[in-house]
Amino acid sequence: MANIKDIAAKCGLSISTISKALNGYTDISKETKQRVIKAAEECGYLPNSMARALKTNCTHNIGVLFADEARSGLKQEYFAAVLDAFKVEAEQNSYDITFISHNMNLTTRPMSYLEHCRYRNFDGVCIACVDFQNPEVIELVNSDFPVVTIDHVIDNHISINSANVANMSELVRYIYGMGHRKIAYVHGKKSPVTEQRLTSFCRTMQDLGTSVPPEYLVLSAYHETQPTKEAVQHILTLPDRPTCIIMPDDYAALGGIEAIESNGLRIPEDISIAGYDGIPLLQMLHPQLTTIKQDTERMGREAAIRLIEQIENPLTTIVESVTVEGKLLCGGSVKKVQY
Amino acid sequence: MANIKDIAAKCGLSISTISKALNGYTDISKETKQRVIKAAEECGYLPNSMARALKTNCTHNIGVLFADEARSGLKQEYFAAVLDAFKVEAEQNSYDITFISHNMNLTTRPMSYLEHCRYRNFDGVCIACVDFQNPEVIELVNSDFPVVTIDHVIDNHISINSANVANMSELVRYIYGMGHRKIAYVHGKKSPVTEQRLTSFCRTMQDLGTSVPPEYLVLSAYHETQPTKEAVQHILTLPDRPTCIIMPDDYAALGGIEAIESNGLRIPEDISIAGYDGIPLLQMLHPQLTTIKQDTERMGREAAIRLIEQIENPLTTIVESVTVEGKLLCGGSVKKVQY
DNA sequence: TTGCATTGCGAAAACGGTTTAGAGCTTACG
DNA sequence: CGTAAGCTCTAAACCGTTTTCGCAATGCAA
Repeated sequence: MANIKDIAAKCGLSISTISKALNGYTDISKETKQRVIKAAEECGYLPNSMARALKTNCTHNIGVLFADEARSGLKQEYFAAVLDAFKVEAEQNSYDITFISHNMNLTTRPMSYLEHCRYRNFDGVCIACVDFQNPEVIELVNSDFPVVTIDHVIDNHISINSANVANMSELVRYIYGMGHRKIAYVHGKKSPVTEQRLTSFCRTMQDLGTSVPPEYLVLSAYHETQPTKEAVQHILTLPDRPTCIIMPDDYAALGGIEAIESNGLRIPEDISIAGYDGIPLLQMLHPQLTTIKQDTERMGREAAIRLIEQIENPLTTIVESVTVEGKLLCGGSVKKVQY
Repeated sequence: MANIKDIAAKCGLSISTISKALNGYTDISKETKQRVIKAAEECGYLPNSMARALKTNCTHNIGVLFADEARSGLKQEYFAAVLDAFKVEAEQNSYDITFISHNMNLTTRPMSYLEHCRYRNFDGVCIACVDFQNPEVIELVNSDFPVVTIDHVIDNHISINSANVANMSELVRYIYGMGHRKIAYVHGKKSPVTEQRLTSFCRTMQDLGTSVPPEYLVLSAYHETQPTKEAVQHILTLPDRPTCIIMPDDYAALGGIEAIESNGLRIPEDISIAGYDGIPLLQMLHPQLTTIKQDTERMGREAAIRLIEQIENPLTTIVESVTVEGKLLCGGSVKKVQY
């Protein structure tokens, strides 16, 4: 409860001296500095971040937008893990993290994302797991807040991206290497991430000299078991059934597994499958899911490091999109076959 | 960028009038008020939350402590889901959410949890997923911040609790009803939650007239597959093997499943199991895990509602511990047996 | 006309810090 | 001895609000 004025009184010094002593100014003698610090400790003094921010225009607070319309940001293991790593790194650099929201009613009308950020005076903003078509998101990205985006490249902005092209290519080549030639891909809805993976899938297959019939590419949705189940169900009825199916992601794969099992087929004896994400739970199953483990820890950390770098050195920061490689996990869900 | 002074200039009014017009004071004429609001919109004016908080001593910001020493707060589905619901409700009431951390270095020395809260001037605090023995946590709880705790009852504090006693009792009675008499319980480390479940387990078994041999109660840890695997492994070697094992939680159950399968046993034909939490992923498995689905949505929401109530009406708020009932999910992992 | 509410607005003091400019005192040095 | 430089420290402006109190003008009753 004590403030800087109390300490000034206690020490018989001016408030400016206290402030300087506490903030490492060099024009304060060692003795005075020690005396002030001691007095501050005794009073349990803590600076008031509001007053500080008001004057310095810097809050040491980062806004994070980790929620789409479906509000499921935190509920997706992948994003929760990224956020967790981001948080750890930010805290290590003494930055706080506050969720960005909209429709807050603290003024005459509800706020947009950008308005919320301006209201709270965030030093910087991290955006993930969001519909980047959303006008409010676009507005925020184009503002002059330091921004880092995750899994979405925007010109002149720092972004941290999972290496979708390389990862998918590695996965496909592995499956190919296991002898598979008829590989289907149940992919997510249209988005940059999807496009990258899809393109990489087709491109790699082509490079391997294998053609992919159009009916092997089926639309589903990320993190959705039901559509994936239906997609796989459809694939299983094809006259020329594939020997391996790549699912949109690990979680969605559960829907695919269900479809396969309900057809009385076994994995991997009758059909092989692969996922994408590498979430721990799926690695506990039998057979273990062959998948790409995304390096969420590094993505979150890198995002925080780059954002803070940009906040603290806006001029010298290199604006680039960073690609974080995943790791192929070879489970038992892809069987070696003769082609 | 515009501030209240700019608007004052633009309208030819004083800053006090602007402030009042924007904040619904009644001593401003309708016309003036409209004029001010219009001017504010034109300037894209937003109040500065720092200045506001500095003056009013209220930040509309809630601190959440959702991380234990292992930093896994967000990575546990249960807590992530609770936090998500908390966040949604808080936002609806125009409160922001900031993570509480410690060791922040914004002053002469790293801060404790409490100091961090004081530094940021949170209006209130929500604590979950944390070691309540931790001195820093105790210090925070005993401060005069409005506090709501999750899954931990503290005298004279509002807490939101999963109905461990009732839920465990229901689970045990269901299993008993399926004919099981030899039921083992692999439980988490010592904590109030564990004690409640353990006590309820024993009590219910006793009420059902069944004795539980001490070797049927085995220590493991929440959310840990390896210790659970070992615990189950141990149980399987018992001369008088149980017919059903209750796991610490759904996730840990995967460890148990592994132990069972690696012994060549089938679930539920050879042995039945049950979990606790009801996380979606486990419900996708075959057989579906019999478990208690915790009402995370309601827990988070209730926590936010109660905390905000306490913040805004500190005097009239009823301080009580709220119990949120879970729901029994009868999967196929518990088989009907003859006793 | 006077007296008294009522209405609409403004002046100014906070809130708790940071930071710039400079004051006052020593010391160094030619 | 005069002046410059160095060392500590202070005064005061400022950050952008909220809120109390005061004041003038108006309306109305007496």
